[in-house]
Amino acid sequence: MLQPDWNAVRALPLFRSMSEKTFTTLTATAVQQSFPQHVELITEGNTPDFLHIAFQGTVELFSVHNGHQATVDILRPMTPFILAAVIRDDVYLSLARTLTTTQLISIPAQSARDAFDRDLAFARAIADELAERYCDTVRSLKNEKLRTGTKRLANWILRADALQGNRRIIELAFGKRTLAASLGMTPEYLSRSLARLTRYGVRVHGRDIVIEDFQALERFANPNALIDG
Amino acid sequence: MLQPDWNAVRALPLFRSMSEKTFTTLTATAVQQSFPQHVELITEGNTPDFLHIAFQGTVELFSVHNGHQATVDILRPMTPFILAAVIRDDVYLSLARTLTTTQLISIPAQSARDAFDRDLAFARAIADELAERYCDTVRSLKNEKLRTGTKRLANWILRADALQGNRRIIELAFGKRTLAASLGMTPEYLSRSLARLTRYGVRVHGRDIVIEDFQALERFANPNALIDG
DNA sequence: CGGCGCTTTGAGGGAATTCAAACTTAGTGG
DNA sequence: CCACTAAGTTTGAATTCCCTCAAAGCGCCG
Repeated sequence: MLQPDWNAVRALPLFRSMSEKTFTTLTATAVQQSFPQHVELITEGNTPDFLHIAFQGTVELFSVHNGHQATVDILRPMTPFILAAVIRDDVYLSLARTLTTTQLISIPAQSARDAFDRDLAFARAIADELAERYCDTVRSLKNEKLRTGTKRLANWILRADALQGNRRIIELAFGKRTLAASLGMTPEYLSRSLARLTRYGVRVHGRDIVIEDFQALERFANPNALIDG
Repeated sequence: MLQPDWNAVRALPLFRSMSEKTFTTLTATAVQQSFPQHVELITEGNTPDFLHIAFQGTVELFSVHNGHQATVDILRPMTPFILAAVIRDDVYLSLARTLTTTQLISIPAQSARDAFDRDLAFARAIADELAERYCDTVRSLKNEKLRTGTKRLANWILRADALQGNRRIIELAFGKRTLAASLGMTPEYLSRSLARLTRYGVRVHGRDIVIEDFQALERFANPNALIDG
């Protein structure tokens, strides 16, 4: 069983600058749990009992309405989530589910709020984190409103490549079905969009996406620092 | 010349709970300015010098990419804006422009950050405000992804009616052009969407929108507490 | 009255979805 | 190791959603 790596947690932006005392108090009541793939972690419309941090695995935030689904965010490891609901002590706006096996650290919501009120450094870290999540969501909104599906895909590929070290080969960490949802399109349309990007040197082999002509793809994608970060 | 109503500012959620001392310090350096219609207040990509609060008038946050525009938010009076950029001391992600004549209170960004670090009550208020803006943006994202344009319009009408006191008559505070942008559609499509809502008892007379059959409209709109707040 | 901007209407097209069917992949049990 | 199944992915055809461009109608102000 993997133990939570408290040193790694301590190094997170959210926990880095707080006092040792606050950190000890905060983590004393924290619990750690492991979840398999495709498990629902939290449900829409509930009030949060815990602040969660996935320190291993990938978590998807999504929402359901009228028989349709929309991905709100996909969280890489070490991102705290539902922070806003914890701070406001208000209902979640999304469901969260694991995309992979996931190790979660959960801090009682009340502990987090108490720590906020006692430790200014923590308060600032929370505000920073919230501001960042806000900015990310504004970016998503702009991405959604200002680009077509195929352009969103092209920019996603560029970003994924950069995150994986500019090797011009991207290995998908999850299925195309999930990728499609996170790009706001149907799996069928993702397939067609990928086919269309062939024109700009994008090849697909199973779970690998290869960029054969970076320049052409970038010209088509037309990335924007104020959308793609 | 209208003087800023410091009592009203003091009553805002953001300023309500801070100490008298912090409030005095914060507002000592604040400036007040008046702007006419359709003026650009801030530009994308710059770093904020001030935290702005519109205490009279309406401000639109929007963004431009590739010859297209997208409205990010329309702010009612007394909403502080660009708070996230001020806290992070990072670039704006959007442009802001006045939709009407607007009175602005502007607090130097560094003052705001200093106050944050000295006054825990203010820090908490900032975090609350940020969490709320984050939630609002998530709602927008869901609204955009999960509904068609005509459904967004139907829900917008229901909400506008509730805000104006359930009188079943809505008076537009701005032109249809702006409404279309804020709903993420072209003016032409808004016009067609309004025509389509005739089927559910919606009549348009110039700048007035009349709901003749609330039930039918609500049935079509299918509002959702986790999207529409 | 004339002009200007905003809104509506019309025609056509591109973007994205649905539904259905073929195909591929991965996992399971023999 | 192979066959079988179930799931994920691709392809095709039809449809809906929404946009563009162009022209006409409306409202407001000089």
